Amino acid sequence: MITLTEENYIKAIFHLGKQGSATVSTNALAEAMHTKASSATDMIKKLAEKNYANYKKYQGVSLTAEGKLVALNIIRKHRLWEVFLVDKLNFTWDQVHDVAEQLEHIKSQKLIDELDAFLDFPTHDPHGDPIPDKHGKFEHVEKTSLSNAKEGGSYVCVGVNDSSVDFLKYLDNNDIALGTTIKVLHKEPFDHSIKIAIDGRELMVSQVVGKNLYLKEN
Amino acid sequence: MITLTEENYIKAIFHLGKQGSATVSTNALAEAMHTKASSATDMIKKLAEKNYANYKKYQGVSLTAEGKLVALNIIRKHRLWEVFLVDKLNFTWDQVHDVAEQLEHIKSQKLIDELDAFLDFPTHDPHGDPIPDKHGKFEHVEKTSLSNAKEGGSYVCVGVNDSSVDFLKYLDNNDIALGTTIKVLHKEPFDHSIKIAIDGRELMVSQVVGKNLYLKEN
DNA sequence: ATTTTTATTTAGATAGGTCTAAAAAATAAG
DNA sequence: CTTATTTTTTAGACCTATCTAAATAAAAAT
Repeated sequence: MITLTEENYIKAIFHLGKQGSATVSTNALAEAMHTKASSATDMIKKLAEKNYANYKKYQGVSLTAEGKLVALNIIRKHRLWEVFLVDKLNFTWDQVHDVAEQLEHIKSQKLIDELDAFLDFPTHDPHGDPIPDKHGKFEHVEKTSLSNAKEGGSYVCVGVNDSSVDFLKYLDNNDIALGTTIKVLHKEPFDHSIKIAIDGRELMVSQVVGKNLYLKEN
Repeated sequence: MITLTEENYIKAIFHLGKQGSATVSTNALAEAMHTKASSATDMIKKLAEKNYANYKKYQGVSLTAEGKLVALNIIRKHRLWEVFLVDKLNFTWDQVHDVAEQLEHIKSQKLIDELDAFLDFPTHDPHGDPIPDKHGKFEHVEKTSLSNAKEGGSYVCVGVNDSSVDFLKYLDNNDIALGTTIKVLHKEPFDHSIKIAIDGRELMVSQVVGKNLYLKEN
């Protein structure tokens, strides 16, 4: 039996190390879990014990194939529930995260299969992140952050890095949503702020925004 | 903060004592929770401490007004999720219980309000049990068990006492569902079995079935 | 009214997840 | 290449929810 806490640690390792393959430091994991390094160490040992994680003392942690499957399954559930909340229950994209964090731990294969069908097999969640299929496979989008986008280029918004309420509200307030076309007018070398155009309207955004907004070429 | 386990104990007290008002014995509670009397005692103390339960040593336990509200809220969520599972996700009435037991603990007022609206404000769950409203109020149906029904009387099935998979499958196999009209042809004094008629078809049912099937007069 | 039985409570132990404080290893600095 | 700093691990403790075994109270029986 896998506990709720174990699932959350596995998910955190998956997100910190790219797809769980890269090795994650104890401190980084502890910080992500809002806990202390000693607690993280204990849990890492347990996950290694149960064969969800690879671990050598002082060497950080990564996920085993089995651990990755667990992570992908949780992510699949999380993102499907997010789609449900937004499409069917009138949640906005900044309201879904906390609830989905709870719903993702519900255990029932039939539930998630039926939910998937009920939502018409969505491929992306409300933040533009891809939804893994039953086998943990999902399309990888060739996305770049706005900060890495080319001056003069034309892009489409495909996702966000930061899903915090504050950031998502900021985007809403500035009419930036998934699918919005964004032109990169000027990248300021001094403070790394960026001037962009949305539907012809010009907007100045900070480096922080640039790093948290994902685009694909248009 | 109320824990998952506390919620489950409160729910059990509510169901064992009629609406939580009647006093429930430690042993009965322990049995319902599939645990031992000593564990039940510990939890009862904690619930009393937190003002969810009334408790005097050796005198059993009942719910306070606050405890009852908690119970009704959980029941409301449980039953709304059951409706969702059956109406939207193709679950049958014998498949919903375990999943609803998990879903009932999700914390989000908006979620439950929106779900209620999405389901078009249902008043009863798939087993015929009434769904409390936001304030814990719900219609009380004047129901009797088949065992207590009058010989020669005509009734409508309005609910079940036992929601186990076995019993619900038995009902399905014999074409008994919510709303099915049932005539009581003969009550056998010897073994308390009952001969009934469903759509003109005759059926012999045992005392156990009689006690677990709820009817209202027609 | 005493004894026996049953129900309930207490005491002490265990497991999961957390913490603080201290020890050990790895890394950085001089 | 030592010393200082940071990171990680260990040791010991706490809290929740559980258990077993023993003690106590209540109920039933003689």
